[in-house]
Amino acid sequence: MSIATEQPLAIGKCHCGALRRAARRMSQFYDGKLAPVGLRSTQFSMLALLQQLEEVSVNELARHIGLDRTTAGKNLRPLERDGLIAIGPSATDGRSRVIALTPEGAARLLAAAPLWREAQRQFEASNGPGTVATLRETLAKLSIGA
Amino acid sequence: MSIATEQPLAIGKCHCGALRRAARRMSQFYDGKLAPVGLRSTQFSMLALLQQLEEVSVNELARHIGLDRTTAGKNLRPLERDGLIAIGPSATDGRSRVIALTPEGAARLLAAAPLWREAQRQFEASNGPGTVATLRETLAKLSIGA
DNA sequence: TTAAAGTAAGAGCATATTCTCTTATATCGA
DNA sequence: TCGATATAAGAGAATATGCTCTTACTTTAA
Repeated sequence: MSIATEQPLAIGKCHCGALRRAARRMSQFYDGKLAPVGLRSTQFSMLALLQQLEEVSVNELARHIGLDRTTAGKNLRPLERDGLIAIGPSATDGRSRVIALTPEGAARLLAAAPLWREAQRQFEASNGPGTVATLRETLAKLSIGA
Repeated sequence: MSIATEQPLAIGKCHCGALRRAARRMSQFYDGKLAPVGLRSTQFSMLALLQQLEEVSVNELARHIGLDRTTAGKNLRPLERDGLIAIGPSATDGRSRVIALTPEGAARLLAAAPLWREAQRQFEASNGPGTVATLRETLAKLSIGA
């Protein structure tokens, strides 16, 4: 009668696990490519975003990058410590703090750009345009915890 | 003449960033579902794997789950502290340590199973079988840093 | 204008992730 | 058997991630 046996937990079918696994491998690949300039993929993302947005608050940055607000704040710390970004008060809102790329940050980003492009190129070459396009489209349209 | 301007860094096109972002959202969704039983998605994965493999070394577990060896070792710590797994010496190899589910761990896993199934079900319902199948197939065949 | 509601962000806590260096044990060839 | 090589795993350091709680300011409604 034991219902307790249940169906075996097909953990290999876990969509979360599959996505996390892929993200880990991808991070290792990109981190390896960026290592010569001393940036992690997360840091590169933030610097690149700052280049585009010029000046943003922590909350805005977090939203753009799909990151928790507090995580974004913490991730900025090493970049500020290393002088790649500057964090100052907002002129219009006393609660907000404004993040901007420093010249050193812009230079670092410039140095990192070809390494990132090479990672992109290599990933695309390894998987073909079709697979890459499918990946991006599928990820983009995912509805998670609607 | 300034080549220095370069092409703008289309950070939105970063495959690594896209995958990480999706993985973060997915983790938050699954973690939320599992929260009532006090497990994170990573912990659930490891317990479920231990249920299937019965007894494994840290290295084996890491390989199975696609995780760095040292990460796996550290992730096991909270589970051992909470009595969900037992770590003992290997009978055949003095270097190796053997990980196994405790009765408490098995019970916790049993409690978590329906929550995980609900997360899977909801994700599948939100995205449709086609998209989910495409996602899994695409992730499975990805060649990263060949 | 003042009290209430809303928003920006830091602090503290805990887990997750990977790197390098180190130690202990196995194994294999000379 | 012993020395070289290989393997299992912990220690330490650093970043990444997200929670709750708290503080500081803003905005809004009475």
